[in-house]
Amino acid sequence: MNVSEKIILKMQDTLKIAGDATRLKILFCLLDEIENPGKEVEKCVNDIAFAVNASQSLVSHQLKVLKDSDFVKSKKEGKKIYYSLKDEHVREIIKITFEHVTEEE
Amino acid sequence: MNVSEKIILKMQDTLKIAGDATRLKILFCLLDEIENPGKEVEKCVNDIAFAVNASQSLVSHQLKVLKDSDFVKSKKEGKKIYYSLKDEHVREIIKITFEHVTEEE
DNA sequence: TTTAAATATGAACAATCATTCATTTTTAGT
DNA sequence: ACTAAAAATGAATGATTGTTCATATTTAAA
Repeated sequence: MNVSEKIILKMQDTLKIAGDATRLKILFCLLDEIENPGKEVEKCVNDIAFAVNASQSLVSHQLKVLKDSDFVKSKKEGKKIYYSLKDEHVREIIKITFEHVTEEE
Repeated sequence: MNVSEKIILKMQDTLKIAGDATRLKILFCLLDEIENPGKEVEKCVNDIAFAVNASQSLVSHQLKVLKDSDFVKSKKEGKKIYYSLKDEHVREIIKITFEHVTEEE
């Protein structure tokens, strides 16, 4: 138990940000392992909003949160802004948490 | 993006619970890979409270949260109650999140 | 059967945070 | 320039939640 307060707080931030239904849906929608296994998924804000069944404003707000915390990155192209997963760790955190909640007891 | 709402909510709960500094400190203190690599760590409430520098009440509250969400398990022995990590996934989530926040950019 | 140790509990408060609504900025097409 | 599409922004609000304080429960020893 010799982890610095700084690291604890960073971990808190990361996990807190992952621990929200709307953001998880956004991440899953950018994961999309079934449709495009291994391939990077890029989606614009409106498509994400439609996919996760949330308002444009809410999705935009949460995408900002996800971007600030290095969960996603963005790419501008004309009027649209394409978002995609940034870090491999994000996939792992989601994957393991998924396993955690879907396993039998 | 074909994950049920139920699973999303379960994942939300799990990650939300992991995303708290006090609870993370408790988990790290029960991890203790350095002192006892591979060996299960059991600690009573007061020892945990001392280790994470928090009040007995707060630790007790958070241990209940961690227990209800299957992060830790408990074992009664006389007046004391010993807590330890329950699930292997917990270690993995912590480990990967730790890597996520400690890597260079 | 008191006394003290160890832990749990419940109410209350402050702070955080997700969501909505209205508005603004940016960009492309006409 | 005007219009519409796409995304971002900011204020406001309602709900959730971490923490504290005081108190209750349980257990063991004297």
